[in-house]
Amino acid sequence: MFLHISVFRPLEEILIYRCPPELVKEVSVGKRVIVPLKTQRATGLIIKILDHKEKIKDLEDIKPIIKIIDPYPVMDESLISLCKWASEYYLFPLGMVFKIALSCLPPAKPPYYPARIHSLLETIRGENRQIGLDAPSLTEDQKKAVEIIKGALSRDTFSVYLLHGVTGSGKTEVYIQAVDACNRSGKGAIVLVPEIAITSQLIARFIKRFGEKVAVIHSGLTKGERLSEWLRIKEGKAHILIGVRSAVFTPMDNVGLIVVDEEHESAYKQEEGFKYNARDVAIMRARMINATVILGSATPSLETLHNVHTGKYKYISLPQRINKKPLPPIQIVDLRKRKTDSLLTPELQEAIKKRLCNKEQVLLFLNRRGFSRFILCDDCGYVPPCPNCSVSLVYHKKERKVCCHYCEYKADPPDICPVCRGQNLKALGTGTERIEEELKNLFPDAKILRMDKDTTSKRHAHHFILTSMEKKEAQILIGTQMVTKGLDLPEITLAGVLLADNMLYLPDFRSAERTFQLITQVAGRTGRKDKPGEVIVQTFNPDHYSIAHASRYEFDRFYQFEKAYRKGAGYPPFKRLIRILLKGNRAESVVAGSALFKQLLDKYMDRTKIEVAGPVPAPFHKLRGKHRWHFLLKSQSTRYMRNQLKQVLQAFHMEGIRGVEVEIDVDPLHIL
DNA sequence: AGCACGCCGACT
DNA sequence: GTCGGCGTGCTC
Repeated sequence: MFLHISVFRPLEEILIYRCPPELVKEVSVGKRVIVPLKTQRATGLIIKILDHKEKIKDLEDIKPIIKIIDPYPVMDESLISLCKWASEYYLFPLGMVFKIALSCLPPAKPPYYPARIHSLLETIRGENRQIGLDAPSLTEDQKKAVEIIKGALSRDTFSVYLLHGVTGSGKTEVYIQAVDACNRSGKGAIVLVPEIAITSQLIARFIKRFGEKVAVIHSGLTKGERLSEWLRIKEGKAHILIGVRSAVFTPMDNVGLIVVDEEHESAYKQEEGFKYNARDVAIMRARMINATVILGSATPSLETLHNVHTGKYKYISLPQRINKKPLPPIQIVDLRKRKTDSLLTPELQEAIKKRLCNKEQVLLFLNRRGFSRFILCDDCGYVPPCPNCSVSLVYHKKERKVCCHYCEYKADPPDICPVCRGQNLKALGTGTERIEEELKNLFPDAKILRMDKDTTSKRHAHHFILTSMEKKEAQILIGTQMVTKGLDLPEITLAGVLLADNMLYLPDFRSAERTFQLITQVAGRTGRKDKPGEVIVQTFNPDHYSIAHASRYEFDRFYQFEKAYRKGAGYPPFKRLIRILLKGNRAESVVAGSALFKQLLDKYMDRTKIEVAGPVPAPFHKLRGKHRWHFLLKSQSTRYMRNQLKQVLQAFHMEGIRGVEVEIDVDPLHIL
């Protein structure tokens, strides 16, 4: 007997192994095996059992497998197909896709593997269904949404719904009812969330309603915890899985519904190694098993809206907040008119003061951590750069270091300019640390908390900051990205975006969309309960369409504008993109490699169907010590582009270029 | 990925 | 001389 094994290594080929007679009775597709690989042992997955009649060349050279790890298949045919699709689509080795998909499992057979697997259906039916009695009454819009999704679930056909609901419109309750309906029909549900730490409130609500039936898998768990959650799913004790990105590959049988919360979130795209988008993989998984998908967002991505308009996805709207709470008014503060350097403008200070007097809370967002953006020599203009990356070092005052935000580099801040020996070094630009300091000076009686990568590195730090806000021990929360999402703090009545322009002029086609989403999301953090909220957005570009439309909640207008821009410039969703990055330690080899790659692109690609831009130095032309050049491919469809690119990659590999690594990003979220 | 092999610098 | 640095090549 011979087996097709996909080894968990970045190999292009599926390998063939022999199965020794004593293991034949244990063999089945979807079980993991240990195999000899060159001089080592490696783990792999059985993906096919070969017929005796099939010809196998060089029978003598085929090694036998060493052992079978799993007592039962850990992947069914549909999940194997999904991994195969993902490997093809993202041009990433199949074995590595399997490795990531099965990363929740222990590498070897644990002693406490369950002897028997219950059928999911059986356990759900047998269960006492007391949980979930405290379901809040739904608004008319929510009821309609739930009915539509229930209808889809009962049809057992593949369908995707965009649940477009303004912040605070009660999307979570719709998810809960949909998941409940799915469970009642004897099927499991997967709920994808962008980040566990930020989604703790959503998880808490699910657990409150479904109790033990909820399993949560994320990187914060120990290996044992992760395994036991996975086993609860496999044994049919848990029918609801909540998890981040990689949970989309969890081997759960009989999935009827996949929810993708905040579908527009960039966290769904893995940026290293296997660059997959969990939202898109979720949709493909559902398609393969005739399941229903709910994509939830207050600010859907252009891709998803486009799919609604072309009829691929169906649209459900929750246009109002629950209890008809108004969306908080957004006031634009024009920074061109400000008199001081500080980002705490008089308008903002006044608003903060008012909220503090009312014993309410304030949320401030600034997309840059550290104290100052860079250090500048006032005499000669020198700015200390990172030795490994093409960026300036950021000054961190508390730590008394200058730090690179892209690699691990840290150094003592210079006291004199290393170039001209001048003594007039200035810390320019503003980060969250400086704002925290300024706030403390301005409001000495208020308790101020900062939430960014620097203050949340310790375990449970997130939790401490949030409970401190919940208990109203603190009055002002200043933070980076992580304060913009999912926070549900009823006492926050003022939210401020300190500098909306920060991401607006990045050389990236999505910067306007991101700015719009960010303002809308930050605004959504206020006025969620009884007290009305207020939002201040500070900008140098008050007339920019993303800022102007966001400030008036004109989603459709922004969308029309952005659509026209994307169409005109040939960007997604109207054209598909693949980014190719070449990197290496030596600049010359990367440049030479890029030139060769360009030749091969010209040779193999049909340039009437595929536009090739590049090679050009990537926006960070040096990162972590590696020199980087890149290409951007554009086309109507990715299929054709991927097929031709495969040939180019093969040819490039044949040339035996040394010292150049190639990274492929299909559907890149950004081109930086 | 992970390991072996191989070819150059600075140590007993 | 040879220990070990990491660039390169291979995996049924």
